[in-house]
Amino acid sequence: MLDKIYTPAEIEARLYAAWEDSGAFACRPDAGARPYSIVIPPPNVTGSLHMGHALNNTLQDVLIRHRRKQGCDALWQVGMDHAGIATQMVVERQLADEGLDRNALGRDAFIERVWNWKAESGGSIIRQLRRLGASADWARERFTMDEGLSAAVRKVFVELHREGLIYRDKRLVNWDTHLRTAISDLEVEQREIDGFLWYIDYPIEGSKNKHITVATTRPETLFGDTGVAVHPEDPRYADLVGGAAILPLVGRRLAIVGDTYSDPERGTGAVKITPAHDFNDFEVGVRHGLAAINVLDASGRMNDEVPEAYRGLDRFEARAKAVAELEALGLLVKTEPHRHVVPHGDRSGSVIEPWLTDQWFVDAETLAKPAIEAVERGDIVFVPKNWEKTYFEWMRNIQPWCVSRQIWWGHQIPAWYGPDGMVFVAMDETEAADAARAHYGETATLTRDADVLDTWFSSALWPFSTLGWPEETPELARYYPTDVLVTGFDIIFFWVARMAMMGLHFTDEVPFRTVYIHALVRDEKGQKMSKSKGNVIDPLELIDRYGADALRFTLASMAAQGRDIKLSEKRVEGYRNFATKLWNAARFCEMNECASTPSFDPAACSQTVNRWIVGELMRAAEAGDEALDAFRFNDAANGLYQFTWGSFCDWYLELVKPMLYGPEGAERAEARACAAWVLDQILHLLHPFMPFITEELWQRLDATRTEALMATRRPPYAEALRHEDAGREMNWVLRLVSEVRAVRAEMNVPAAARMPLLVRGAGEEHWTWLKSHGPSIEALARVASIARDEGVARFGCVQAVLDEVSLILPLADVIDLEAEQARLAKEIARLHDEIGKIENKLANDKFVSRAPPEVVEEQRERRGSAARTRARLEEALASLAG
RNA sequence: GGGCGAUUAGCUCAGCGGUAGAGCGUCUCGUUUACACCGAGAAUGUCGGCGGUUCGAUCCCGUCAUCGCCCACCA
Repeated sequence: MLDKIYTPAEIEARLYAAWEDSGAFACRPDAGARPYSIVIPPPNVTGSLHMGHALNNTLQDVLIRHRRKQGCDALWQVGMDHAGIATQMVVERQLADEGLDRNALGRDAFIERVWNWKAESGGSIIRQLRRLGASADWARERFTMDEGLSAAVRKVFVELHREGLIYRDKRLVNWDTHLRTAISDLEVEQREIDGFLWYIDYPIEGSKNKHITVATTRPETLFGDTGVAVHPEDPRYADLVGGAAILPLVGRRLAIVGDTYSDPERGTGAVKITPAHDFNDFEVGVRHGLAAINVLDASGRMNDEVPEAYRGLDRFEARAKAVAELEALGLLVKTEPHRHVVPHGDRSGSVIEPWLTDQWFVDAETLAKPAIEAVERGDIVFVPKNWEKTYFEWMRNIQPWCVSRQIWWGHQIPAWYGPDGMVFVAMDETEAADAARAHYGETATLTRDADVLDTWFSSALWPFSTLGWPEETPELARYYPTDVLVTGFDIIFFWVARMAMMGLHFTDEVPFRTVYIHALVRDEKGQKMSKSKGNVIDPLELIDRYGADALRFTLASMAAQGRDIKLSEKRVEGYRNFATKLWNAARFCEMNECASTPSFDPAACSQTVNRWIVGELMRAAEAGDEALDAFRFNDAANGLYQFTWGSFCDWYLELVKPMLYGPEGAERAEARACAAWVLDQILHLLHPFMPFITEELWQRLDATRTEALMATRRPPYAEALRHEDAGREMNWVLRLVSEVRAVRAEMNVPAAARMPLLVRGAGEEHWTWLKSHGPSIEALARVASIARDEGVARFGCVQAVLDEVSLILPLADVIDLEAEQARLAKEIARLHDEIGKIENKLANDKFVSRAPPEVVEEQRERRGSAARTRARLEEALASLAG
């Protein structure tokens, strides 16, 4: 016997372990079933489960379990990302606590330390995903720094280099002075900062007191100035173009050039040009042949290119000093408060410097072309489709991708330098040495490039590297391209676009056919949840409190929301209640011997109520499947919720109670079997959303079952289960019960009061229905009996109306006749208005001639129905008036 | 500056050319042998404003307003 309350904590761990032990999560390449595959967006090895993961993985698990139960050979490829910078930061912080740093440790020891950290405390998220019920194929778990995946990375690097799509170049990159590494454009976030705009006079060469005033937010970079630009058509400076200014504090000669980059409206219209420290200035410098002088070191301190007094100063100290000195010299014209955007590193949060270094770049523009075409052709489809626009915008304006990072944790770049700087890119050291010997004619001393690759470089290969590429494995042949990628819009550029590029380039196929983009889970104020903001809701706490199923159902039912999901705990509580409801429906079935289904043919059952619920179930199942096919998780979840709670619990179980409690016989037997069968189907249908409770009930309700629900294929539903006739009949009966209940409640008829239900105006069909559902109607509408009433008007009755039928409850001594009159009058007035509106519409020639005939017909039917109801109500009102 | 999205019941949000929906909350009634984490019923909306298209607009188009996000931008 089931308990009254479902207690998830006791059950979830046991079931999960049993599933995992039984091998139910594993793909079955030999099963002869259609393959269906999803690769997980690999969580960072440093990560712990947050609400975004919970949503992302719930949706994937719903799809995987759904397909598995449909009979597919489902592979959910799981694994983790080494998360270069993030992980290195974690371990460096630990070292700092011990008073160490990575340089003291040395590279090899440091990397070993990171591996140890990973073994001990990394990847807690993988355990937490199990708490959520994720049915991933854990035996196939991969890590981006696995041997196989690392080989894939090297292979891709070598090939792209051979094709000229990876190259080394000296150019300005985004430099993080805190982490002392280059980062990509995407890892830079622009923040609005209150700063200052300083106006500085640069004396004009060969003139005693003439000067040109430039405005800058970064006075400390003036040491790197090599020019001043003005707009070629700016009359204020026309006579200066071609001349030169003298750089204050330094005395260097600066060419004054005319360049349209200069905007006469901004600042003074004259802009100092610092090619080594500004992306725009770099371009101007190239156009006018200006030198690029780097004045900063890797930590953002002034280097030896600046006057001695400034050397070694932090850039911000240097800024203050320069301003003070300029002011003392009388060259600082004015200082304005100035709000402007300043680039910051997304990891370190420090101000990013454009810095001139040698880095490795991927020719993203070339790789992007096929990836753009794949989406244009529909080989990759975004759901929702509007994200394609975002994808196109970025891909069509894509910049070279800086992939080298000056950190230690990651894939070391497979490039070796000869004594003369010649570079040999190879799969390994031996291969590089061979190439060097061939080049130099003798064995050469090679030095490996110290840098590692951007973490996203290996993530870009994830859909095929995890399946064994570059080996031609059976898994790669069977599960690639994957069916769908489920992810958030925040990594469309970082990850989705790059997988599309790499996948197409190296496999000639798209890595996934569909990209389902879901919302981000935010806090109640709509802020992105983050540790630093301290607004994180821990999914594990919700699982502890309400169960994994309740959390999963909540997330699935909210998946339709636009770009934000504001998670409310009340909602989780509501779906916990749903789990309890399901549990108790099963408990009821168990108590009434509806638990197992020895023999029930849903196509051939005879009782209308049974045929009706079978048809309803089938429609719910179809709607659910369609919704999931279209990734409308919310519709699927809500539809099943409505069917389970509304149709099955509130109506069906109540309708069959008289039969279940009644005498032994064919009727009771069929009701038992049908209830059991429908409950069984509900467990199948809800399982992808609520795997734990459904599995537990499935196994508890029928001890003879040997296979787990998750591994049991859901039966297909034949057309013969539709039972449309039963639907028509039951809908009428249900409406009738509702009418009686409503009028009783409105008239404050005591729940315990039983009276005959007199029915007037029912045709033969309706009367047949009334007779055959008599006991159910009596129980649900709480009436003593049902009788025909075609006699004279009765006084003092409460009446409900169902189209042309009057439902009469003789209650003169119980109810307030005036209130009943008022109720009827109000209802009549409402119908009167409605009929008026419809008649206006029908009187409109244009409507009748231009609207589709079925719409016109529908309006006529509505008018007829409303008129019949109104006539009945008027009759009732008249009878009250006596 | 470019782009995207939102504005619907008290709250959180679905819907999207033809009777406005859900959950929560509110109110009324109810210890009916599955469930009070429940049951029955009720109330609440000029679907942001203004134009347009249409026989018909919450839905399509234009425009404005407010809010939010992404991209670009250290004069």
